[in-house]
Amino acid sequence: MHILDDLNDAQLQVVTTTEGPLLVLAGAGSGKTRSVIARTAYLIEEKHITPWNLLVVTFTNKAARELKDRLSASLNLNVRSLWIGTFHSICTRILRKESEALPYTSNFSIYDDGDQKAVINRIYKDRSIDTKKFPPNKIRNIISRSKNSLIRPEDFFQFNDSNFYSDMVEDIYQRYQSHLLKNNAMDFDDLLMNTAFLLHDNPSRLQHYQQQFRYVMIDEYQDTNYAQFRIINLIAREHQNLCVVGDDDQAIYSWRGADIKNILNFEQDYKNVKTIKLEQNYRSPKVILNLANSLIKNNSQRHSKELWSALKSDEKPLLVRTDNENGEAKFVAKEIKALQRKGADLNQCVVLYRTNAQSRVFENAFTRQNLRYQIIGGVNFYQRKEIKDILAYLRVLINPQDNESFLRIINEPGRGIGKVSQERLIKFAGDANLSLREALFAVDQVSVGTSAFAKMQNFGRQMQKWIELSNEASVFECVSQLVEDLGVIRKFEASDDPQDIARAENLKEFIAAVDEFSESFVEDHEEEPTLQDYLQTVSLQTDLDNYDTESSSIKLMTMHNVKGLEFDHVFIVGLEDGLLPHNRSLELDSALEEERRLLYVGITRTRKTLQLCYAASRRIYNNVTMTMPSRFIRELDEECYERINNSFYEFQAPGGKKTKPPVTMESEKHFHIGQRIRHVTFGDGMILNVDGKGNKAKLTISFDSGELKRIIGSYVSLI
DNA sequence: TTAAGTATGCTTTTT
DNA sequence: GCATACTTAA
Repeated sequence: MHILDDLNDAQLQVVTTTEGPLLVLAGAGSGKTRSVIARTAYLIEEKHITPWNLLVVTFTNKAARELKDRLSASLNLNVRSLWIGTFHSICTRILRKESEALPYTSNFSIYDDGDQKAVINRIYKDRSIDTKKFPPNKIRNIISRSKNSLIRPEDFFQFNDSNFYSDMVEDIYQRYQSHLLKNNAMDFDDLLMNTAFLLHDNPSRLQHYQQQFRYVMIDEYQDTNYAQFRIINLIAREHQNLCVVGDDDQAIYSWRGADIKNILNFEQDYKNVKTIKLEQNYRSPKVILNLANSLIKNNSQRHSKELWSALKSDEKPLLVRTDNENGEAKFVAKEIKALQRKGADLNQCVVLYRTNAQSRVFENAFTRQNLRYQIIGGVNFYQRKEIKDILAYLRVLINPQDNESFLRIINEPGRGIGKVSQERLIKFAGDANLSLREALFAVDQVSVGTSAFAKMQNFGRQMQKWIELSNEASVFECVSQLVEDLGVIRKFEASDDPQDIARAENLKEFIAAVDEFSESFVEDHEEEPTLQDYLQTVSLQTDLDNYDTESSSIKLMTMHNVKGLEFDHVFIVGLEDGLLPHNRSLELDSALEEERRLLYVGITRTRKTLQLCYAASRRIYNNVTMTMPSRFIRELDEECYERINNSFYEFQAPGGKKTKPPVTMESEKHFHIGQRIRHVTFGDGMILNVDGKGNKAKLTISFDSGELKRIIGSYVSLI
């Protein structure tokens, strides 16, 4: 049968061992994804299991999407009935369905980081808590970890001693949680925690899902946390048909509560576990795998396994030293240019770094070299202010209780309802026990004053219109009408600030994305999506999920984000002590081991060539710091790589001529028509018109890319 | 009430 | 080196 074609013995076993607990230790590049797809297909085709009886949990939405696409293509089945998704999306689906058993209603909002911070800030203000003594981020972290360990506010002191500090944490946690409940909102961690408690506390609901999910498969099991472990443990307890796939050498999410013991102890957690190891790597050449092995063998906590490859390669990985981060970026740009000349697709080149902040110099270098690139991660598209504002409007439309979102939009764009008036409305709402949206319609002149009242009436009328729109019109119509009514695109386009121009572009892209979403939703589900369907998808979406595999551009991302992907040409940069391993991981051995695994993940993405880079100095914050090469470099087998010293690279033009780096004094900036200039994102161009003087001049520029932009002098440099 | 100007703190990593 | 949060002037 075609599903089983081209599988090796171990993979075949994974596919056909359908009954009972199964642990698959799948090394990097060992055909894990193929096996999971084949196994799912096998269960449906050969074992005649209804798709509805399967539960497949992936690590990213993108992986879920791919799995669905491949299955629906090869098996011709209805994707709607498949329960394939991330823990978060599957939990959301369950929670919306089971809202009757919960204190939330099914239209609950999902709060991200920013919303969390806003709620915490409000609590700090209300209670005048000292942010120095109780750093909000630390508290947020404790709350998150508690939730991932299924410790509710009321359970807090069962696991923590009572003292000055923890008393405060408990108090904030308590308030935070009731604040969210009042807003009918859950944060990411709630999605998991509430699902775990729902199943635990409701035998009939548990039984329902136990019966439904007769076969359960979990990918990237090494990165599951306790809440996730419990959810699966409860569901699979009855039938025991649980297959977990993972690689302890690729566990990189302990800081998010993931517990590597979940995979290390699987054989103790379940009875009669069958274990299969996938040790043949089909991705990387021998020499790269040997390099990776020489690194990872320095870790103490791991399942023993030996990953091997039959692929040969003449090219050894390179270890490259440069003077500083700019030299590093230039070197990578030059190398990629060379690869491009040899016919390589930019799409198959990836730059991997430890922290998102490292991407900037590469952006500059690639722009100068006219290389297309795409950054994955960092600031998520949906986290940008202009987009989040629109999303907040949508949330208020479907969840009237969502005060957090309401406060975000009440004066955005400005409608003259300032802080004072907002406080009055909040007071009014509190006294009348209404949500802010309800209060907007009920408020009277006496409570907020004449002028604010008129403005609120106005806003209320608009709001009423949008509410009706959201009930009647399609998601696309609703969103585009809303954006039109707010007039934000026009506002941004009229601005001189290039950032505002970018915002207008983002909003247009956003509306196009809504359209795209609706189309593919109709394809999958044979019905129009609701606004709620849309918001749910968007809140759980990451940058990785909508990254463009088609467009020919270099990809830049963190080593965390690259998990599960592969590229022909891999550049790992910033291999310095303090960056990789990161400063904050130097103390603890277990943290250090995780950093090592992170590098291991990076190396094992390689299909053809690998280059490891470090810089002798690096600008951190605002000053230049001397760096030490990463301690991990010493662990690499010297037989497996070649060293290159690329010092002074940046002063050396391709022909060997010495050139001076261009220096422009700010005071020298006198712009004139016809002058050549350079812009960080748009590249080089020529000035067509000058309005004003020096840095404040408004320039009309024709860029070499063909784009015509109006830009302020301070954003461009002379060349 | 808002806009412009100033201070600060931030950097691991993400669903 | 940037974005956000806060302060000040109009």
